Amino acid sequence: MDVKILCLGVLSRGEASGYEIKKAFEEGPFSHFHQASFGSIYPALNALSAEGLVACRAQAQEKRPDKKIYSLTAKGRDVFTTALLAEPDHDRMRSDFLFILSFAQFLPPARVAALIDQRIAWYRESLERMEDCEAARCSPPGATFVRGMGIAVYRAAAEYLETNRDALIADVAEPEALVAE
Amino acid sequence: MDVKILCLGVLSRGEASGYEIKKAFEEGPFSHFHQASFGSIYPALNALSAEGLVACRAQAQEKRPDKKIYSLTAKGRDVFTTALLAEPDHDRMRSDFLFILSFAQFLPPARVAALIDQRIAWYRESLERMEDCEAARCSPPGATFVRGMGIAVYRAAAEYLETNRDALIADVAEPEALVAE
DNA sequence: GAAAAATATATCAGAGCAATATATGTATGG
DNA sequence: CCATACATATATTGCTCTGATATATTTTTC
Repeated sequence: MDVKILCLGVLSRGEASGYEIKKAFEEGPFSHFHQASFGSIYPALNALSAEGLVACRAQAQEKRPDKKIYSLTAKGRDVFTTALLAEPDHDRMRSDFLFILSFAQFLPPARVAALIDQRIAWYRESLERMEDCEAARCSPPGATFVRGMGIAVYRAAAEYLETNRDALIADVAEPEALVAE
Repeated sequence: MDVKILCLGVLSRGEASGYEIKKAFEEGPFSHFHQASFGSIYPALNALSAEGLVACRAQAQEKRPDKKIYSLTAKGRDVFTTALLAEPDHDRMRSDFLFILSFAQFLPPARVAALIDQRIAWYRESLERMEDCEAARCSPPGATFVRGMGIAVYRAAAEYLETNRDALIADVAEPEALVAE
């Protein structure tokens, strides 16, 4: 599932510029399970345009660079729905936070506390954003389902951190307690 | 946090070959939040060797290619603990499964069911592997904490899928029900 | 007894990210 | 009241990393 297919997916929800596609992955409905950078989106849109999978209409803007608004063609919609039937690649998670935390014994306890507190705050902010999302009301069933799963998982993560925070900090502060016994 | 630091992290838990480092990310203690391929691990180990951060000892093996066993040097341990103090990059999740499922309205209901069932099975298998992990008993506090978080999150994900599976399939099968009302 | 999977290292093409460049508008704050 | 930061908008480039492939042998599975 490359960036071209991801772009087709965003465009299947309505026309958008490259900048807006980026935002869909940064703050929008895909933010908690996918992302794409400008360095991959703009080339992808050019390629899709050349292949006739998207149409491009330039919107002249006063006092701003021209906006290139892309929309799916019939052929593009076809390619997208076919791509959806393929076997999904395995999920990939990359968390420097968890990697660092798994070596908590090498960190000052105060640092461990700060890391966890920052992360709890981040989860709580994300949850707020995801929960009172206006657009969610009229979303298709799949999007609603996936959003609900994001909320369930983030909530479990935040609760775990809140519940086990103090025990980890205590363990790190007194590393001998267990061994000495 | 590049692959070189990841390798130092694995080696801080004990000496290992490139092949064994790969396994640590595939099935081992890091599998649920990080990964690295051979194409990045082997060059990283060469670079670390050249920089004097790891030592390499070749173990001749009967009937197998020679195993190159790497271990941390004092300098390597130093670089690693310093790297741990840096601000972690934001987490990155990449799930084709959720992306595809967010467009469930374009899929046959049977396909949606199959996707979800496969995923539930995968979560349950992973949970089993993570829960009865022998090595976990004598792991450092950070590793135990992170493992517990993985279990909590996977469990929440599996439960969400089990709870909401049928409702999604019903919604996809009867797409007009809501609009017609 | 054949096929598949595991052990083990290594390389390379291509994909994609982070940083940077360019140009301008709006908000923040001292 | 001006400077700094942030938002809109597209584009490119260097560098990192993945996925596929190559090579060679053993062990397991069917």
